Amino acid sequence: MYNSRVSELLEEIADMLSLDEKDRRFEVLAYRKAALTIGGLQEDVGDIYKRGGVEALMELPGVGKGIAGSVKEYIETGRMGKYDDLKSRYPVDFRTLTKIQGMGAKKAFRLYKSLKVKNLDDLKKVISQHKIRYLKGFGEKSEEDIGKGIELLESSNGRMALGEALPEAEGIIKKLKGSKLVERAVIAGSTRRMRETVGDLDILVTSSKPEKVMDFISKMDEVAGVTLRGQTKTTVRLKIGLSCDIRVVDARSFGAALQYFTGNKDHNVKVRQIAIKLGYKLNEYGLFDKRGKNIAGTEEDSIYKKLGMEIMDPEMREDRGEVELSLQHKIPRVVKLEDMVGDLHVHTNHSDGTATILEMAEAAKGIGRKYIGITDHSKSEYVAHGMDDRQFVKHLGEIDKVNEKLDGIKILKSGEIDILKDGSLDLSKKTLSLMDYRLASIHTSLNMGKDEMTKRAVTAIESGYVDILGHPTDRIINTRSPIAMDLDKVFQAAADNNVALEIDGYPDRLDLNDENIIKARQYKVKFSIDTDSHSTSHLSLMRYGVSTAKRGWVDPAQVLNTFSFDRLLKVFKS
DNA sequence: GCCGTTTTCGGCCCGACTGTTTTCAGTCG
Repeated sequence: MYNSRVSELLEEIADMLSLDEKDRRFEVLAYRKAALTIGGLQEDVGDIYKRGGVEALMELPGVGKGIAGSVKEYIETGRMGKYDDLKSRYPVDFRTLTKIQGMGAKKAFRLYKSLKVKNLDDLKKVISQHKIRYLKGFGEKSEEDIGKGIELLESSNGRMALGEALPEAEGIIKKLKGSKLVERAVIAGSTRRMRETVGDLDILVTSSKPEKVMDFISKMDEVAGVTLRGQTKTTVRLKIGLSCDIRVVDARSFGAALQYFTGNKDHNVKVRQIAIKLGYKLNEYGLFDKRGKNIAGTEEDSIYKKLGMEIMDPEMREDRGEVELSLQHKIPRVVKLEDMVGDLHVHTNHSDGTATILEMAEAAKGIGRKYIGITDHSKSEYVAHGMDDRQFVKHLGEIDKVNEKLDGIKILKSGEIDILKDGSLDLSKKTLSLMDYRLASIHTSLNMGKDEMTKRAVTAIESGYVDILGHPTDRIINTRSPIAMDLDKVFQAAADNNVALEIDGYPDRLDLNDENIIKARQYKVKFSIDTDSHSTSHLSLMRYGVSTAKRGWVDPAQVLNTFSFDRLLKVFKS
């Protein structure tokens, strides 16, 4: 899977170009846009190239002759000349350093010039020596902030965001299957449970040629090095910076191994205890009776069945009560990807998206959606080309025109309206009234105190002009902490005012997350599971939102965009 | 570097906020 690596290379090229004395901000923008598109692709950019060459690459929005050439070069040679050239001038690990909040390419490069900071380790050293505070343009506070940023970055414990790990795992699975060496190949572990971050990858395969499978894996393009190489298990370090275990299991044990390696640990402990009570033994090789006879193990569901349990989706296996309910055959119904009829958070090039209204609608139709809500930014989001009242009215009129041309999908008129510091909304009531529904989000002044922030959100919720609260906690996985807010008060207000809470499925956000969803469910609120798409390729990120909802045990009846278009419109009108 | 119902060149990404300042640079998104 090339997507995340190519996307990171392009992003870093943009960082380095931004250091040029010449004003190259449009080139920088072009690279960032291409990085965004490729990073969000479902299909591997390597496959796209192999299928259609440079021409196919140039079909991607934001990818032209130059970047397509660089991508081709990287796929064929493993190097990117443009990147290497820049890197020789700027030998700094921008990829890591710019993940620190408040640190961009320019600060990182200044630290290199004055203190020879090339990477995170160097940076930690000069922080502990208090060298930064004496630099021109920096001070005590910046030194402290950088220190805090590093702490946050490292508190991720080397866990990688699911949105990066899962496509990589799926790429490996695809290659394994394509090798014809394996019969079955699946992802297990926290990736299968769709946990928001992943510590390492677990892959299970069945094969009659385990040796050859191990050979194949060791030589895969994704692999940076082999950590451990055995008969049935190989551990490799992946180039994306994740460890990956691949186990070859016997076909008869496949289900047992899958159950065992999916976990989580607490869930498994309870399931094994149930086996023991029944006089059985459960391990990764199968379910065995008193005489040691294998009574289940080929398929995962046969094991749960023999134990008198109802099987549940992997996302629910976190020992949050599912084991007990499963014994009573009362596993609640949870939302599935097929339940998702529409998507209520979609950006276009009228603000910071990369595609037109029509392109987004047709792409959404192409993946089976029946409606989308166009939610472009309001004026406070200057960076995102947010629109003022006058521009918004015109924009809504254009949605009407596109709607007339469309068949098989409908567009709802909306906006992602900024919730200002005082809780007021960034557009006039008159403009807001022209929309079919309103999604409101907090984007600025994220470091407000808890009381003030809570009041801000509650004021917006109580305004009568909000239907959905967008990405409620504003966190970015591994990068930005959630805003300080009394979630109980916010959820209560949302419930009282019929405001739905968003489960933003964009993989960097997953906001609300599973734990907050569980909390919110107690208030009987409605949810909206969206993609927050900024490009056509993002529309299929819905599965991340749905899995997050599953982890929070959300019933499809609680989710607005499982409703038919007519029913949803009625809900919004009421 | 990309793009085109303003079409092959000339547009495209601008303001608030923060921490450093005394007039501003860098980040955010």
